Amino acid sequence: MSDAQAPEKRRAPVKEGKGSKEGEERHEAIYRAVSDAIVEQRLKPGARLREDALADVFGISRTGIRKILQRLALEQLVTLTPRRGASVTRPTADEAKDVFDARQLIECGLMPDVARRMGEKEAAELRDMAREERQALRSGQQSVAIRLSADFHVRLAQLSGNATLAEFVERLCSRSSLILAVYGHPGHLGCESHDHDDLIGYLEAGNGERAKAFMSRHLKAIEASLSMVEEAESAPDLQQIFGG
Amino acid sequence: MSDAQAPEKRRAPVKEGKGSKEGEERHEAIYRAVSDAIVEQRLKPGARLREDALADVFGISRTGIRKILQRLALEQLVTLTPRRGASVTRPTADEAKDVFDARQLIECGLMPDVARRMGEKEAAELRDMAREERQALRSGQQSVAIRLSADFHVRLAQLSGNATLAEFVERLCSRSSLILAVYGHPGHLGCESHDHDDLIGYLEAGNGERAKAFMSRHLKAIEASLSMVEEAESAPDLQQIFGG
DNA sequence: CGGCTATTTATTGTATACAGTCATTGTCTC
DNA sequence: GAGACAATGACTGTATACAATAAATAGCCG
Repeated sequence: MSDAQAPEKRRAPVKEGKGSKEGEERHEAIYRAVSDAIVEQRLKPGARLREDALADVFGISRTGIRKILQRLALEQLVTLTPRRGASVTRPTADEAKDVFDARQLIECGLMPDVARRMGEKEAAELRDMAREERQALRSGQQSVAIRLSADFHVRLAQLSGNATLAEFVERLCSRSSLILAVYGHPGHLGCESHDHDDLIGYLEAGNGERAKAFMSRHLKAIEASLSMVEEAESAPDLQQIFGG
Repeated sequence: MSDAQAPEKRRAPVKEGKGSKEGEERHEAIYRAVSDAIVEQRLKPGARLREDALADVFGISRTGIRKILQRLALEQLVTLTPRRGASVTRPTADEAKDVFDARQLIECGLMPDVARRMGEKEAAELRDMAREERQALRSGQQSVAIRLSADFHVRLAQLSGNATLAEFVERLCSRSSLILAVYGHPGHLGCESHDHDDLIGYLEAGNGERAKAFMSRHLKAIEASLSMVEEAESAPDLQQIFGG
């Protein structure tokens, strides 16, 4: 090769085979990892998410982390304050009310459409999800159960055939998980364990109105199970820790 | 100045006084500029948005542009294909149906709440917006009128007091503007010019149910005014331009 | 002359370096 | 001893440089 006149020039810093083709999926995986960690309360509301730390953990640079953080911010799972960085969103009581009101309007309104499109295969899939949720609850993994419950509601909304509304429901459910994590009672999950099974029954029978009414009560029950007391702010945990 | 030993070295790239403190507002302004350009059809569906070009136009680096593009992508105003870059979203007929179904559900469901919270000041503000919209329409600026109509619907939703649902309506209205730009008839704006005034009347009278029914008809009328024929794809505009 | 392949070019994806700002801590003064 | 101010450190905001890839074009072979 006659162009080998600059042997000192460092070669391509290709780390491994994964140049950047799989970067898309990797980013998606990291996004989901962080999202799940937030929803399952392994990252508690108020927790700071430093870019360097995340970049270090996941082995990519800050650029990719920022992208993910911005997406999470737009979904309101993390709060992005101008020069302070990112932190897990701590939902306020007002926001909680808005979210559950929105779920009332959208999810209930979707039930007739879902009932119309419900078939055997869909019902079976939903029953599987409901069973998995019960199982998680029985084995004491409440945080996991909260996420699985959200997954159930999202899948339901997707069955309506309206992708736009399903996406809205997805975001509302993520935020609901956060709200449950903050305002829910430790021992008591909002969703009664067989509520979802009953709902599937109504839907499978094609009874949209019945399902709508049931969903309304279901959501009201979850909201009613919350204790709307503001918990400690970000810092003064010390008071509580040392007993004053 | 004893440190003038390296006159060739380019100084700190501080362009002007605006180091980075006003960067927030600048980004927001650029975001709105692009968003408005899309909604007002100055950037037509399918148009490619190259990062370099945008960075050059707005005088910031690609980093900031990417951030804005990602935000627009999450709002589904631009489509981001993996290695092809960003382009203005070309809504499909299915998406259009989803969007208008979603508006039916959400905006109609919001009317009772809006009627309950409607006061004189709010009604006056809305009337001003409606008048401005009529004015734009009369002066032939149809694209501007579409955007103003969207603003009206968004403001209405904000008056419901539910910030979450108002944000959803905002996104739906942006997408609706895009849909109108693609599928609407050139001479005929979906919204009848005094529809909005009539609606304000019902709301001011506290008649939420009447307003709800009217909004439903209003949205149906807009949707019905669309001609759901797929236009030319992204490239073959040439066919149309040169008359085949 | 048409279709296929190789090269080139244009554009995005990613990392890194640098500068600015906020918070915290340490010190000095009242 | 307490409060204010200054210095230091940590973290984010932004730009730029480099590598990879897909599109476009030119060349070649059939």
